[in-house]
Amino acid sequence: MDSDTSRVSSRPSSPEVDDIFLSTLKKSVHGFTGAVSSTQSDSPSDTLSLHGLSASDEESLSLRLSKKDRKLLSENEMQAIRLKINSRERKRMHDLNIAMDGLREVMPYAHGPSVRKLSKIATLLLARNYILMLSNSLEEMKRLVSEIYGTSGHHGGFHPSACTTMTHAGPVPGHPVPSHPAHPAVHHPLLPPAVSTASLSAPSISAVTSVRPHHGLLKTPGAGAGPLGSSFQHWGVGTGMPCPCSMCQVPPPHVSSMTTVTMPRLASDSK
DNA sequence: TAGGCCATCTGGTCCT
DNA sequence: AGGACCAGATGGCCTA
Repeated sequence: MDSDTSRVSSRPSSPEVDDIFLSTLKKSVHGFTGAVSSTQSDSPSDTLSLHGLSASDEESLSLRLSKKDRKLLSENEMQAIRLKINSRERKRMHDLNIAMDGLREVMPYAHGPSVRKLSKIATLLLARNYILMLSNSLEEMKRLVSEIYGTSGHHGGFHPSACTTMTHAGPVPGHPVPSHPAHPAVHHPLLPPAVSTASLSAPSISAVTSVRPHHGLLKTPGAGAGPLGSSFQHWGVGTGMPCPCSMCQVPPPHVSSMTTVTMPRLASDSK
C-alpha cells in the first residue's frame, strides 16, 4: 500500500498467539532477554529460567505436588494467566489497528505508491477534519438545493456537477468562513477548522504540529514546497473536489461541539 | 544520534 | 470472577 510496507511487514502487528506463547516460553526457559520489556523480567518467567527447566519438564514437575512445587504451580498458573491476559491485550490492540487501517483506507491523502502510512494520531486528526469537511459540504449542498429548487418544489433536475465550486461558494449560514483570498496552494490540511480551533484542547493542536515536524504527516518524494511538502495541496485544485483543509472548512454547530467533548467510552454510550 | 512511532507487557479500574 | 479498557513503561525500528 505504501512505502512503509517493509517496515510493517518486518514487524507484524499481530504475531500468532502460539508464537508469542512459545517465544515467551523459550525466553523463560533459556533466560533469553532480547526484545522483552524490563517489566517482563519481573514476571514468573524468570523464576522458571532460574530453574533451568524446559517447558515440558516444568509441566511435569508442577504436576508432582511437593510443597515446594506447589508454589511453582501457582507461579505457573500466574504465568498462564498473565499470558492469557497478554494475548487478549494483543488481540485487542490488533483489532484496534485493523480498525485504524480501515479508517486510513477511506481517508484522502492516504493513498498512493509513495505515500507513507499515516500515523495513528494523524489518521484520527485527519479523519476528524474530513468528517467536518463532509458535514460542511452536505450542509452547503442542502442550502444550494433549497435555494435553487426549494420554492418551486422541483428537485428532479439537481445534479452534483452543478456544485463543483460549492465548497468555496460561501459560508454556511451562521458560520462565516474566514476569508483567505490568496488561498495558498500549500498549507496544513490537518489543522483543526478555524472556528473550532479555539475549542480544541492545546494537546490536540500540539499533537498536529508535533507529529513528524520535519517531513510532515505524509512523505512523498520531492516534498518540500512547504512545511508539509508539496503533497499537501488543496484537494479541489483542478478537480472540483471539496477541500478538506482547515482554511476551507467550518464545522457546523452540532459538530463543533464535539471538539470540546472527550470521547466517552463506547460501553457507556451504549447504555 | 535524537526523536517519532509502534508493539508489547503490565497493573489498575470499570463493567457485566 | 472474568473480560474490556486504559495508561505508563520499555525497547526496537526508522528517518532526518
